[in-house]
Amino acid sequence: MLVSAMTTPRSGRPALARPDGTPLRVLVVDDDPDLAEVLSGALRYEGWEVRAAGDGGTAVAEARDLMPDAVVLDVMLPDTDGFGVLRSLHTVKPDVCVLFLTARDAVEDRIAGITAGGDDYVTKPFSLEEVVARLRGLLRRAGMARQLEEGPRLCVGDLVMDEEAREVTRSGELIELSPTEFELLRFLMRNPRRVLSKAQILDRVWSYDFGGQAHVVELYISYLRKKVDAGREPMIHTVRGAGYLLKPVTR
Amino acid sequence: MLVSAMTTPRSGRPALARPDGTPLRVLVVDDDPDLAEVLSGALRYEGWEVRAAGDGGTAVAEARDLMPDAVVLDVMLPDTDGFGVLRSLHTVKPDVCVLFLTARDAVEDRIAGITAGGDDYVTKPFSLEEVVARLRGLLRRAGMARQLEEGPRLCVGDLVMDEEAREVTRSGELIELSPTEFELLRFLMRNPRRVLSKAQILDRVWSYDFGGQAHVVELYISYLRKKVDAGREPMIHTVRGAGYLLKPVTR
DNA sequence: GGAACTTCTGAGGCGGCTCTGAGGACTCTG
DNA sequence: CAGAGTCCTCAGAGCCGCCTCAGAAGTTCC
Repeated sequence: MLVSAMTTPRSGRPALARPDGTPLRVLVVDDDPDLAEVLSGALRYEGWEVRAAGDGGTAVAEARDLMPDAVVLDVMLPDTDGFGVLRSLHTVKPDVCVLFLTARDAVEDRIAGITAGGDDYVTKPFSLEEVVARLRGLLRRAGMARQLEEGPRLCVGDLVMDEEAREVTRSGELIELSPTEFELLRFLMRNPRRVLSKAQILDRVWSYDFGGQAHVVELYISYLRKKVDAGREPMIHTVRGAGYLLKPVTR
Repeated sequence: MLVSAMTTPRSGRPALARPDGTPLRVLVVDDDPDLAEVLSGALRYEGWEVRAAGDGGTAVAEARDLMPDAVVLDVMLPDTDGFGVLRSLHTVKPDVCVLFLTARDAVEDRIAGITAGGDDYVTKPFSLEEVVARLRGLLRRAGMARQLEEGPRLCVGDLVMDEEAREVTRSGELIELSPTEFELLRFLMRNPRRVLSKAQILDRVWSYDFGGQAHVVELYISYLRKKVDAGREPMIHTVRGAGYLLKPVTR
C-alpha cells in the first residue's frame, strides 16, 4: 500500500542534504494511515524527502526503489514484525538508520537488542518533536547531512540547549527541566522570534493522542518562565490572542 | 451574502505567480456555498486563480485537474473528514499547502496532528484578512511564489510590521497593538496610498458574522492613530465621505 | 511499597480587549 | 448662520484570555 509520494521540502529552513547535495530521504512505515500522514507531513516540513508504506512488504519494495537514508518503522505491522523488515532493509541498504516506533508495554530488552546497532526507538504515543529530534540525532551520529554536523547545540541569546546531553543553561547557569518542559523549550528555541499559537505547540510538543485542552500549554509556559526567566530579563513573551514568542533580550 | 464572481484580479498588486510565470492556484473547499463564494472572491481579488468545491470527493477530483498550490479546506464536510481529504490531496500533489477551516469548539478536538506538516488553520468565524494572511504565510514558508520571497516584513515609510513576530515599529520604536488593532493595521499596510471605505474594512478585518456597526472602524482608527501617529507626522488620513488612507509622510 | 516527581484538571481572579452609547467637533450646504 | 451629516473621542460594561494555585492521578526510582 502506497500512502504518498513526494517532491520538494516546504519548510523555511534549509533543506537537509547529503554531501552530494540531494535531499535526505526517509521512509515512513506504519499501518495506521492517519499516523503515517502526520509523520510524513512533519518530516516533509523539516526538509526530508518522504515516502510512506503501510506494511512490511511494501516497505522493503519502497526501500529498494528509494534507497532512503533513514526509516521510521512501526514494530507492529500486519504482515511481518519489525525484526524481519529490519533484516531485509539492511540487505537492501546496510548503512540505513532506523527509528523504531513501539508500544509502551513492548518488551524492552528485545528493542534494546535491536537498537544496539546505533538505531533508536520511540514509544507510542510520541510527540512529533521527539521523532524529528531523534531522527536528527541518528543522522548526526551516522555522520550524514552537512547541515547537521554543526553539533547538537541550540542557542537563543544567552540561552543554550545541548540536545544530546539534555542540558540547558542560561548565561552559564544550569536549568533543570522536566521532560515536557524540555521539549516545549526545544520547540520554542527551534522557532525563535516567531509567534507560536497554543494549538501549534500542542500539535508538536504533546503526543498525537492527547485529548486535553490548550490550557496545559499556558501551564507549562508558566513553569518554563519560572525556570528560564526567573527574575532575569524575560525571554518568553505572551502575545495576547495569538500565542507565545521566544526571543533574545533586546539590548 | 453573495459576492460577484470575477475573472481577473482587481487588486492593484501584481498577480501572484510561480517561478514559471503562471498565477498561483488555490482550491476552496466548503459545503456552505455562500462562504465558499466570499472566500473565492477575496482570494481572486488577491491575485489567485481560484476554484471551489462543496465536498471531499469533488475536491479531490478538482485538485487532480487544477493541481493547486494551496487548498483552503473546511474540516467538516458532508462526505469525508479532513484527514481523508488531506491524505488524498497529498497523494494527488504531495507538496500542496493546506489551510484548514474549523469551528471554534472543534479546535480542542482533533485538529491537533492535522496541522503537523506546517499546514495551518483558522477558526470560524474568521476574517478574510486572516485567511489571506495565513495563506500567504504558508506559501512563503513553502518557498513558492516569487512575490512572497521578500520576507515577512511589511513596510510603509518608516512603519514596519513583522508578521511572524507580530511586531510593529515606527522609526525603530516598538508599538504594542491588540489583535484587532494589529489586523486593521495590516490591512491598511497591505493597501497603502489607497482609500479604504469603512464597509471594505469591516468586510476584511472583522469576521463575516459580525453584526455591529461601522462605528467600530472609526473607533479602532482612533486607537491606531494614538499608537501609530502619536505626536509624529500623521500617516493615517481621513478622506471625508470616502474612508481612510495610509501613506508615508511626504517631505 | 513508599517517596519524589511529573503531568494534568479545575477554579478563581485579574487585567486587557471589544464594543456600545453619548456628547462634542468639524464640514458642508442652503 | 442654522442645520444636517460625518467623524472623533471618552467612559464604562461585559466578556474573554491568560495566569496561578492547589490538588488528584499516574510514573519512576529506590
